[in-house]
Amino acid sequence: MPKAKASKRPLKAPPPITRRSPCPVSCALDLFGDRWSLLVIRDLMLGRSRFKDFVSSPEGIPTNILSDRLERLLTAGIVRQIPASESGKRMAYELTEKGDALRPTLKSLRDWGLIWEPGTKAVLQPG
Amino acid sequence: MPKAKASKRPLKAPPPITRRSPCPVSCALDLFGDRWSLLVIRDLMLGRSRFKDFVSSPEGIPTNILSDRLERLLTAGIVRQIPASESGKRMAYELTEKGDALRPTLKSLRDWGLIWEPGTKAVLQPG
DNA sequence: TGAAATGCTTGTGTTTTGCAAGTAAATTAC
DNA sequence: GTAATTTACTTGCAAAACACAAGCATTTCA
Repeated sequence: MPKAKASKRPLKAPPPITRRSPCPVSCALDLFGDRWSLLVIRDLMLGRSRFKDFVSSPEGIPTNILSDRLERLLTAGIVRQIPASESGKRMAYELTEKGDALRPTLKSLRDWGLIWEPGTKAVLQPG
Repeated sequence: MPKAKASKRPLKAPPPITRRSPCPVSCALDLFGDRWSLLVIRDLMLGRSRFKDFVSSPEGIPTNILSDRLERLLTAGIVRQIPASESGKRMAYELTEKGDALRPTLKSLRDWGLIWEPGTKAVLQPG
């Protein structure tokens, strides 16, 4: 049986989000507690907005992981899609208010790394 | 030496830590960017110090994962071992200065969760 | 119109995770 | 002192997540 192709492109099933406990830290980590999500959020805070921008970050996120993380962050309401340009149909990503509210967290992580991990260099907004 | 155990059982090979980039956020996530490490750090900040304490947290960390995370955090200098009591030989865990410096990060995560994730309830130091 | 860039998905291993079970030393109870 | 219990782990295994390379359908550009 040759694979029955979907009409256009099949959408990936949305990954279910389960809470391990009502702890706010735990719930936050249920949403972005992995090696990549906060780096995408970092990039968004740096003003990057396109798929290729995230891919070209120095850490080198695999594209399938990036797709998955963007989808999760969209579902979590941390990120939203906007038209990349007035004319085109391409989409870009930006932080929602909820996502932007993670700025103190990212800042504290950056500060911690700069102090305690020798050899690190900030790219994040130096303010 | 992170694991100064009586030489009975074979020691697990220490997991190598590789940096994906010199970004301080990225380096921080290389150390504790996963679903469990920051919950152990949260517990330590709450004054918990024993293996069983971490296990009995509501999220229910598997014991093999806990062992691995404690070892990583020891290697990273975020956690250290201390005698659990004057007399006994059992060991407990506590945050180093480096680990305690993550308090603002945990606090910002807690605050974010409390605001943006309905139904969460803080257990972390409410000050 | 053709070529390149973009934004993904798919396939294939490898690694990590989660769960249950087992083990051994330390502590406590008798 | 010995037995029972607790503590602190490790081991084994199936399932999930990850990393890497490749492929493909749309845009966008020349």
